[in-house]
Amino acid sequence: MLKQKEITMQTRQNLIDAFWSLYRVCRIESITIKEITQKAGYNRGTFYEYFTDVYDVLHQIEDTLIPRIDELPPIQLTEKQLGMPLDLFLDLYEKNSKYYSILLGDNGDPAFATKLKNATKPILLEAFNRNSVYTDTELDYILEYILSAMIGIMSHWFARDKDLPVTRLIELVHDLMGTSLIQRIQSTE
Amino acid sequence: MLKQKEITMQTRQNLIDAFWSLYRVCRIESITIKEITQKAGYNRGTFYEYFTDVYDVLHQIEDTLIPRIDELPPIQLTEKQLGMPLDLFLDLYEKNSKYYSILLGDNGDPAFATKLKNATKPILLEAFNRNSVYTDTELDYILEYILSAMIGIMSHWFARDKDLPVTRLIELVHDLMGTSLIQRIQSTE
DNA sequence: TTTTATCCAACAACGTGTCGTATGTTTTTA
DNA sequence: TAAAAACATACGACACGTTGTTGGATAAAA
Repeated sequence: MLKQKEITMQTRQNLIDAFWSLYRVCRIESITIKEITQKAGYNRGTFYEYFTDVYDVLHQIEDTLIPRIDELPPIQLTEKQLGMPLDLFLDLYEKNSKYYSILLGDNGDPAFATKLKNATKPILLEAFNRNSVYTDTELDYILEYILSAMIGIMSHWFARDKDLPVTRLIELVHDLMGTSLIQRIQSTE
Repeated sequence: MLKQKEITMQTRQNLIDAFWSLYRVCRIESITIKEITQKAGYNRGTFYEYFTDVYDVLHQIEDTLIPRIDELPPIQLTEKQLGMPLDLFLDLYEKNSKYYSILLGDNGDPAFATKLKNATKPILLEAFNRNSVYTDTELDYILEYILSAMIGIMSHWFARDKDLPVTRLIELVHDLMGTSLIQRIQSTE
């Protein structure tokens, strides 16, 4: 039997769950280790066997939520399927909405949005034509713009309990991105 | 003489300055009141005459940084001058860059971005044609998209020490917003 | 002088991180 | 297969630092 491993995993998860049940309603700064361990039913000292401090729990959770490059679907930027970055985020968000909607919300962690952007930038760059009319620096700004917008509108959508059909949301983003930009990014000059 | 008032103001400002000198390099959770008052040269108890806790300092600072509606310039959305929201943010950012670049950065406060968006939304709505093809809800999503994007690209620009001429940044945003959207927002159906 | 307000020192309560130990599990040995 | 050794997990107790409050000292304003 590998009971030990299971217990360890279970304890860790219990602590994480207890933390999250607090984090989703409190600012992180007001969360004490005592609260977490009490909620999970452990001694306060046990916490330190698994995490260094409260922020360590958050960061460990975040790390599991950043998609690895190879996990993400390959992407093609065509005029027809240009809601692309949105599809990507819709999937990601839907899959982890429990965490994303908090982490990207008002009491969330601004660093998480940055991590997310940096993780998805390479994927999108792949879809861009290397010989576009933009320099690398400029492309980076363009990505920053698009990703910020995408995260912003998605967070808004979740925060408002999806008071818009997905199809309409996609149409809106389609309108917002415009076709001219895609053409410019693709253009081989 | 109103020496008293001056002293009060000065003490308050000293505490705020001391706080900020710490906040710009530390996460807020690691800032202690002891540090603040030591840096400012006061007793720890004095802090509580002015603020309730560390977060109160931050929020009081933030409140002075949110533009009042009447402070913002009136706005007109024309095809030629459509970098508009960017101009607005360029001004705001430039004027308070010392604070904005931190508050909107990785160690900043995500709630501040929301405050900022909500404060500027009415201004932009004013510029939109009421009879556009979009419903109120949809317009709100559009604004959320645009403002998130604008804040994102501006923060990026400042974080990277403006490694792009302003003129080029404006051109990029111009490309990104596209003219078709503006037309749709303006269209009287 | 009286009143008002700023600033300070001291206090109790609380949270933090660490260390030694007990308990239960896995592995080794007889 | 059973006892013993080695290991890991969870706990209680400790010293330390931070918090927020209260009562008093000092200086300005009335």
